[in-house]
Amino acid sequence: MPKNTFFNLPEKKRTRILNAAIDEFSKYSYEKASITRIVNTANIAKGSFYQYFENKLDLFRHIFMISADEKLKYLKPTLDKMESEDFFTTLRNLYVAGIEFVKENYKLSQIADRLMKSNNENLKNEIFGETKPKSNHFLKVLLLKGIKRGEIDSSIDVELVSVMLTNLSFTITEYYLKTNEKGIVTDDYSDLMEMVEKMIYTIENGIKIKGEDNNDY
Amino acid sequence: MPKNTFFNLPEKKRTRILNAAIDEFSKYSYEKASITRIVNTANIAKGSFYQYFENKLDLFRHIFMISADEKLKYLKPTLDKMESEDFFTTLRNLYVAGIEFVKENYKLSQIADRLMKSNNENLKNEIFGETKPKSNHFLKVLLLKGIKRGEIDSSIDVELVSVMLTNLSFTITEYYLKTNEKGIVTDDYSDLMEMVEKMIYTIENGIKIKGEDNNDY
Amino acid sequence: MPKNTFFNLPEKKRTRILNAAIDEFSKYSYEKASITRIVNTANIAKGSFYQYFENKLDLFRHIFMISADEKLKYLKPTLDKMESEDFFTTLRNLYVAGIEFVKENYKLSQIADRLMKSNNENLKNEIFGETKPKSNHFLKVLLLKGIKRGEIDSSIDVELVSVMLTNLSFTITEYYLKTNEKGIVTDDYSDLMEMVEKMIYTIENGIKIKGEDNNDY
Amino acid sequence: MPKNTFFNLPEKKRTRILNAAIDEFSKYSYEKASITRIVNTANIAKGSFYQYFENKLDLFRHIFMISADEKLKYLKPTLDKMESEDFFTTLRNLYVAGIEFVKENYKLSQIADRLMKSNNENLKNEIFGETKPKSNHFLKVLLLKGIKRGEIDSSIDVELVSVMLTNLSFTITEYYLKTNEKGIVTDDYSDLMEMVEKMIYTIENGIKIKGEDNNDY
DNA sequence: CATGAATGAGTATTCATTCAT
DNA sequence: CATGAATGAATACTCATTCAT
Repeated sequence: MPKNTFFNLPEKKRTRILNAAIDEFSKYSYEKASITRIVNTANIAKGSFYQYFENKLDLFRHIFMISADEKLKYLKPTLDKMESEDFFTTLRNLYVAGIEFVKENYKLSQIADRLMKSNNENLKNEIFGETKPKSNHFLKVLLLKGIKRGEIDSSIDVELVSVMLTNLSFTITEYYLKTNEKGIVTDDYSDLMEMVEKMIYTIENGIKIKGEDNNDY
Repeated sequence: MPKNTFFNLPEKKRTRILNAAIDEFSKYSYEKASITRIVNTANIAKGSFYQYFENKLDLFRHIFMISADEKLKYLKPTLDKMESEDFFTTLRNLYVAGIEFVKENYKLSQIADRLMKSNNENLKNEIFGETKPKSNHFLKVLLLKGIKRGEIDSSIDVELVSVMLTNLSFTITEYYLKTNEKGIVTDDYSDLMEMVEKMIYTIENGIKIKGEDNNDY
Repeated sequence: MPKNTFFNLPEKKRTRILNAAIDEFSKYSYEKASITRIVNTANIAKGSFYQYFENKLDLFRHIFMISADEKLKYLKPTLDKMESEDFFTTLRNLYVAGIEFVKENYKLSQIADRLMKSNNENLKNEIFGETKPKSNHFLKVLLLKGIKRGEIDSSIDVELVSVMLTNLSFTITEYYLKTNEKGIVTDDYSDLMEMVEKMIYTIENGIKIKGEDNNDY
Repeated sequence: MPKNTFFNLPEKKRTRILNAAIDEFSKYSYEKASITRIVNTANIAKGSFYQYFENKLDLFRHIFMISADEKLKYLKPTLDKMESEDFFTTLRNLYVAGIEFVKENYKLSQIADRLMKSNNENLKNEIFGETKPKSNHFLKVLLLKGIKRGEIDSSIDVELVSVMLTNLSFTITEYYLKTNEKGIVTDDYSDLMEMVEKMIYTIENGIKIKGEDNNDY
């Protein structure tokens, strides 16, 4: 946690520091990110930095939290309507919201993404702590609810499928970014919707051809 | 390519060096991996290292090749039988072989994994060259063949699904490792098989409940 | 250019660093000069050095400038009186001033000398930039002026003679140092003056015996 | 001195080694020259090198001697005719021969040149030993003889002028190379002769305008 | 609360020389 | 006489963190 000194700072300065840090951590991995570069960009003294934050990790944790909070804002509407909508609608909305978050907060999204992919297990444990498991847990609850409602095949392995769905969320986001690499934020969401639709369809129905005579296993 | 001096070394010493390097690159990213640590572990002189290898990259490339070669040994049988087996059998075998490789060569697998996730694009291009794109391409070909044979639903987005299947391969491997974290290599493959079975089932059939009255979209 | 941190240093420390660097660069070529030796002599931390200077070249450039500035101080009076004095007086004064500079700033003079003789063309271009060509050009202008005034034989090859005069400047300096090798700075300039006088005389009149019957070419 | 093992080598191999060394020392200063590069170029084992030569210095000394011997071959005819020709003819021929040596043995000449310019005084003393002073001594003898014969102004400082003449030899060689930088060896020596002529003329007559009313000093 | 100098262990790479076979 | 592996000190440069003012 940043020290009190940081929160006592005039907002302008605080923002300058945060932006510098977001910039740095979105460009470089935790290890490669440089405090020196951050203080230069933010135009503060080296010493000041260590009066605001315990150390590099302290700053990173804070930045990561900001990213998580921002993402939650995108997911919130979907989560709120969760009870009144069927599983696949919720899943579809979550995927769309996830992509929208990345589209509109590219740098912030990169930070979490980079950490997800990192092999620095110590760091991941340090940062995620409780967060990660919960993300899975939430999908498990959603799946169980879907089964109860008769929307989901009850024979699936809930644990495994929840992990699959989580990772497929990353997959579709990456895929979307790669196919729309220009990085231009358009208001035309038709292709985004179509892509999500296709993925959800696959998750719903699988990829095996359906026919009355196709009974295997 | 390592210099001749390296291949002329007594096998014991060569192995000591390779193990030290594999250890290092499985623990640290390319950038963070330390030649000093490697030569200390391998108990050779700093100067000797540079008699064996051009530089750090030369060593890494060599280690990566070893990893790739080793993995291929696991996939080979499946690839050879590809023509005579249906899509899902091939996919199942590929997933199983992938997990087995990781189980039995954890450190080696970590090296490739780490590189895959790395954001050092220069390094990735240096190492992969042609390899990377082909991996996706291979699954696309497999899918198209499955469609032709009437095994796969022809309405799927082949591009998207191939990406999904690739990433699900990583997902299941990670998942397996996490649920069997003790790292003990057992000869009992029943749980592994079961897990793969479940994932393949989900991919085949989707997770939506099947009933004659289930009209969607 | 050294960083601000360097100029903000207490003068004593700054001088200590400069002296250490001057010592090093007067003893060793740019390539062989060692930052480690410099920081040890100056008694500062390795890291501190890089807070003061961008890199080795940055330091060298600074040291070289100091040397050039110092030399200019010696030449200035002569250059200022150039218009009102005849060619040979100016030349004589330039040679004398050159020797005096070397006598009283041996180490500094060595640094420029060493660079002049260096075969590291990249470095020379980096450092000299515009300076070098001008040195020759200046003597050419001086010669042409001398010809116009009727002081210099108009049949000479101005280009060639200017190169000769430049190199003879180095020659006499070296010669003076070698004949007074004890390195003792005396206030008795009589021998210095005499030596310069002799050289100028030779340049003026040549070494052929003068007689009405000695017409060749 | 190279060890006997070196002189016992088959000529072909010995030449290969010498050429590799000449190449290296003509491209790099003594310090920067690399034994590793030499043995690679010569295609011999690292260890073999140290069976032929004591160390780097031993090799350099040998190469330097070869260069000196080769140069002497060019000067020999002039030296032989010394007695029967007047001072300026001898000087002219020496200068011309010096340039010709450089033109036709560029690499060898570079080696001596590089050493001359070097500030590594230890090395210079090591190598020159007796050689250097003699070169000056020879010119002094020549000058004295010229004075006796009535060719040279007896009022000159013989010591100083001999140093001047030595250095002017380097000056004109450099100047010639710079104005004919293409490095193409032509058989047309007219420009070379003209340049030497001009310099000798300057040395003979000086650069002061000659007139009956020009009384100085 | 601001400042910025000080620190020193860390990085990859080079090189002449030695030595055992 | 040939070989080539072994050596280790040396190089310039980086970086997170501390500390005194």
